[in-house]
Amino acid sequence: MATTEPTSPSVTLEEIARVAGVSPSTVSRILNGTVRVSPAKREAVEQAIAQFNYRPNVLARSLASGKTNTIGVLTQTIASPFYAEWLRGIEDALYEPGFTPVFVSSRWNVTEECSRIEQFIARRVDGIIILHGQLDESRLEEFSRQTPIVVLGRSLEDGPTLAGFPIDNVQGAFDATRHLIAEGHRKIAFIAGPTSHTDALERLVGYRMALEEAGIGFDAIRVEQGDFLEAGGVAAMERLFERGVGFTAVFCANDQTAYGARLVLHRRGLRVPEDISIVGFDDVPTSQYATPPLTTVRQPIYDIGRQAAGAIVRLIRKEPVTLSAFPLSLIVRETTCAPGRVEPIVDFTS
Amino acid sequence: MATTEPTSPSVTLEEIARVAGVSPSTVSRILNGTVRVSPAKREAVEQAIAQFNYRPNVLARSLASGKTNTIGVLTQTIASPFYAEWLRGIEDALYEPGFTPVFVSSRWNVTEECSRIEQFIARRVDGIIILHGQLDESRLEEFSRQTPIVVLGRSLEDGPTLAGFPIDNVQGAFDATRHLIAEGHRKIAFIAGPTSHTDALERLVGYRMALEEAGIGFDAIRVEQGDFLEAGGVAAMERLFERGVGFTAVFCANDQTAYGARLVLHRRGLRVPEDISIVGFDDVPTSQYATPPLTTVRQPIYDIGRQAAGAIVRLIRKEPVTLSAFPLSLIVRETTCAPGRVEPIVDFTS
DNA sequence: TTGTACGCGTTATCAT
DNA sequence: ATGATAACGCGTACAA
Repeated sequence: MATTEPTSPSVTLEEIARVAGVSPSTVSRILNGTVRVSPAKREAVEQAIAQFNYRPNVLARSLASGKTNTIGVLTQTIASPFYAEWLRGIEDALYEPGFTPVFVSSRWNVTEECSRIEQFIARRVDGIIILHGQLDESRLEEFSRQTPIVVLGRSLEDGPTLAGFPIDNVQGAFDATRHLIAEGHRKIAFIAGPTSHTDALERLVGYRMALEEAGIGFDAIRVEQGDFLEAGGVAAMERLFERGVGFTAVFCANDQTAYGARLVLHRRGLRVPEDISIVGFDDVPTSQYATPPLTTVRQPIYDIGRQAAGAIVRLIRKEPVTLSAFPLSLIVRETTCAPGRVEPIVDFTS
Repeated sequence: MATTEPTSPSVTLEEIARVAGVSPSTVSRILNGTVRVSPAKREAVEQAIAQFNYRPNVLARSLASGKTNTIGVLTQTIASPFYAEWLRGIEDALYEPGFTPVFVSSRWNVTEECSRIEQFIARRVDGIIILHGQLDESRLEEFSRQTPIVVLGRSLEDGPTLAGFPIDNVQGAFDATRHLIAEGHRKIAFIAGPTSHTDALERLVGYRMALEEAGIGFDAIRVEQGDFLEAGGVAAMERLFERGVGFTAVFCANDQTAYGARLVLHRRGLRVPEDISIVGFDDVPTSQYATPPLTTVRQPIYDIGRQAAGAIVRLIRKEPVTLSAFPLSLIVRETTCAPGRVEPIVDFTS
């Protein structure tokens, strides 16, 4: 009957074959649908499989076939609203083609990044997706000879097994700053990201470009260093105030930084946006629920993740990858408005 | 010399043995440090390994040894500030013993949860960690006969290969509500979590207990349904207002719900905490940076994750697991204070 | 200490 | 259509 046996530890394909009275090859064929088998045998095999609750050993299968159906995904950290969205997109998109992602964090450490990739290769993953990453291009190129690699957030000289998906940080930062300028702001501070991070640097460039385009001129005194985290936003904002430099708006290198900055404003009794406008970058899922909802540069993070998944699959199948640009868009919510009537801060600079 | 060869696609242990002029088993022994080998041969082998940049095939190794050094981790979703902290703790703690976690989301779907676990078993993971999960205990017990399982956030009848780590939601919710009462609040609303979720139910119980202990009495009219997400918090809060029921404080089933609720308050021109106090649950990393910083019940999420990792490792090694309780603690920050002088909302109920 | 031979659970290449 | 048989890359008793 359909009485499932007490799930024995590990039934093998061979045993199933024996029970069903066929050869192992036939069972394998039925499992993989390689060629047609007679209905009778198929019936017998399927029944045996059900009876013993048999599950093929993925390891053995991979060893024999040379494919693991596994994609190594290297992220800086898994506990970040930003990276998590990428991972979610990747996981979802990888599901249909039957690939399993293996997420690993390198914790912002280049050495670990390198060793993790070697581990991926030792695991014989079919492909690797790297989120940002700090490895130089030559090493990436080298690794990509062992297994296809897709890098998100970087522009790379693409090859048959290597593809980079850049993100237009400059444009995004430019748009954000321009929005502030259009609202009437002239003194716009900027809280930057870590200097080791390309994205951070590019966003600084965009900020600067917008300023110069408007004839305002860039002034390093209004720029402070953050770390892409809330804590860095807090510290940077404090320093901005201590410095006594005047500003009516702050553009933050990412949303988390903006949250930190916003808290300092609150502590100092400054209203957002009435007293100070604030703009973030990324549009992390929670940003629309911040109080007030954050004006920010939206990256279609989830969709970028999906595209990356699609790209690595195509790379594996040796199909050409068409890397479409990801449009960034400014989402104007409620943390920006025209500068207040009263200059809230003593201004030493004018 | 030390000229690393062009990283040939896949050098095997056998080739290394041949080059070094020893037998495959010797190479294997050196790799695993099983027994001592003569310095001369070791030298030759290590050089060959370096020269060919050889990395053992993890698959073959697992197939032969019967161990994958892999832990399947099943989460509801990877993109949640709460679950992400758990995952981070797990990953960090698993690193030292040399295990690799494989994170998979079941997307709140019981069917998928089940199939994912079967996939884990097919992959021959050495153990499984389930974050919450909705599977009934009998199925868990059944699965745990194939591979050790640790379940976070549930109380289970522990066996030699099954351990559940409950979280004292009742106590936490009780403390939170009590804090509000101690501040002088009498009309305390509650935004619940999904009814399918045990945690959510238990937090409701704690809320109710505190109310009754204080002689206030529970009134279902002040309870609204959320979904543990910001959107649910928004909707629930709106309904609370539409209902026209008076309250001076809101206890939310988790932090994300609190953020949603807080936004509605802001939209209605109500100040937090002057007009309405608000308390969350979880103490997600960002909560200390919310504006204002959220008063909430702190779960040591990251550490719980670490403990879970330790537990599964011990289960695998057939060592006894000592499941210590996780102390929840109320973190009073800045969203709670004594009720305002003026009752802000029309109250139909008094 | 070192080498040989077999097994791990499948897939794949042959014949039949 | 089906069944032997040989890989796949490594660990490990067993023997030497």
